[in-house]
Amino acid sequence: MNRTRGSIPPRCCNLAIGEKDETRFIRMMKAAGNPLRFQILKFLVTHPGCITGEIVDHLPIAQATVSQHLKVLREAGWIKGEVDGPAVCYELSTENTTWFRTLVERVF
Amino acid sequence: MNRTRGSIPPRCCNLAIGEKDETRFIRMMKAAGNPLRFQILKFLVTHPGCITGEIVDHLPIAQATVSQHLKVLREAGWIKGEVDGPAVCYELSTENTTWFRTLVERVF
DNA sequence: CTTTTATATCGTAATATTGCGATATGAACC
DNA sequence: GGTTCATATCGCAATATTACGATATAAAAG
Repeated sequence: MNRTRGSIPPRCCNLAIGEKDETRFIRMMKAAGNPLRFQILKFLVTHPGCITGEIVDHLPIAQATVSQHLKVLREAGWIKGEVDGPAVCYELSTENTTWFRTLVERVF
Repeated sequence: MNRTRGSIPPRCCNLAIGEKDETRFIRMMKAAGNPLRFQILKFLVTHPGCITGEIVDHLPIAQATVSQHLKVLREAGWIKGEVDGPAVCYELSTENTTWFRTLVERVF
């Protein structure tokens, strides 16, 4: 091959992604890129509508830690929680997971 | 709604994902979930075959740091580097990005 | 064989994340 | 009102990540 340094190969394609979309995308990746948070996502895929306590029972970590991870997933847009009396029912955000899937397909 | 605690809703579906695949998937997510590493991925999408130095020139961080990030991306499977004399040409691993895309579609 | 060029690795400081117990909040029930 | 239940937040320790300069490695050129 032996290309000379300084001659960056020309763009093979255009990857139009806005700054906001990019930030949002990276945040979702980062949030999902943690083993325990991924367990939570998996659990919610198969058990939509579960409350925090049920997720806590399903995982080997303390309630406070689960709550923290749920917050990260919420803020990243992966999940949404609906208050139900003293409890909170969680489920994946269809809208955002779809958006994520679409962006993965567009970028890679 | 007011479901009683202890009655976890039944599985709505089966999410068959092996332990190895899951680990690999999480690792790719984590690797891509960093702003600078995502810049590198983006750069390689549009400029396949670039050498490390060209990536360094394109980013506001030191060579040592870029090298470290490239290692993370390599170990996660996102990219592969081909030695070309004293330099290394990097490009996305089509095989692994495809695998990643497929898994995103299967899980979410 | 020495020098140059390109990259990787080492050691380390600064920062961020993770996990926990303790505590606060807030709804439902008595 | 007070009590219970479910969750969130606070404060902090342990750990991990990030970034860098300095140095090592290794190929090519002289």
